[in-house]
Amino acid sequence: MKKSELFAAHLLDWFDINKREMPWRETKDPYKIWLSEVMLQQTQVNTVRDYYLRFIERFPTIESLAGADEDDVLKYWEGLGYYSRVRNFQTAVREVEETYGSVPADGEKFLALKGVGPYTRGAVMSIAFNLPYPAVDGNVFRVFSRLDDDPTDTAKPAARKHFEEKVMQVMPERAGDFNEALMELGATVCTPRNPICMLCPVNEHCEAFEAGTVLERPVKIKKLKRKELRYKVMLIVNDAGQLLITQRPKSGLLGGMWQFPMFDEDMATGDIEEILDMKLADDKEKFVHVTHGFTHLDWLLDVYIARTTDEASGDYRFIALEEKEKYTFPVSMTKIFDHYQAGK
DNA sequence: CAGTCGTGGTT
DNA sequence: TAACCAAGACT
Repeated sequence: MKKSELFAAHLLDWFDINKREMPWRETKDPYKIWLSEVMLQQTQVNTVRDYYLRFIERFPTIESLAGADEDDVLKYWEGLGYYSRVRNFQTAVREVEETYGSVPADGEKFLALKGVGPYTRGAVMSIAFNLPYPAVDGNVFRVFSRLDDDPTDTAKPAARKHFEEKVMQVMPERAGDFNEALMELGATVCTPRNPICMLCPVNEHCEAFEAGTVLERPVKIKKLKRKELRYKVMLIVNDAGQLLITQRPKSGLLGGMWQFPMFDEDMATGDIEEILDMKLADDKEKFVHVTHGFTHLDWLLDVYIARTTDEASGDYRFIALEEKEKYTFPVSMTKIFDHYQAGK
């Protein structure tokens, strides 16, 4: 027996014994299976159960749903969320009734229907007709990224195709049961936070289990919203025409680089004078607004020009424009230099 | 490709 | 507790 066959056999043996009771598993009616798969999109089994039973009692057949009033149908979806699902489903069911008469046992035709994507095609085609299509959902991402200790970023759309190919490499004769078994394993054993590896029927096939990287899989790089941070930047000029700068802390963002004094956008001039230990004039004049984006945040800098006759003290020092090459400045400060020199 | 679409449960 | 996640698809 090949390795891939052994994996599928172990998983199916486990599924035959441990699969949970679900109303839609009591039928092979393609319409009912289809409905359950649409309801299960981004929605947990326990939430779906009651909705499924109510819906299927009210609209038990393709004909009954196709002929139903849209608002009446929507009422049976109320509270489930993602309401375009049910509108698309009824649209698709009507097309099935008119065009095919019944759910087509054809992956391409089925995929073309409204609201049917790669997952729903795979699930319905394999469960209702035992056609060998992959049904890759969040569970399957997780299970296979662990099985192969695969670092693929599952947040990217391209990852789906990658894992569909992996599924097809081990797809056995019982396509529908296999797809369900993968999802069932992911939902009950190979869970995100607290996987029960010791009870996993395929842990002997799992590279992440062997490597101890189970909790590091799947890799999902979060698209973090860039936060906006607003600062008041003081461009302080002394009698010699020099500019006041200071050095950032050695660690952290732009560690050790030099910059013009930066303060919270709300800080009063009096407080700034106290921190710098110098008297400022002309500080009301806003010089320029500069923005600079980092990977994870955006700086919004309001630059003010001020003059002083005092000496620099503490961590601050005055430098002439010609001296700026001796210091390292981040691009945001270079932008300010450029504005200053252009305005002179 | 990145945003958007709902709601409920978990850590 | 503020993310994170859940049997995704559409624009």
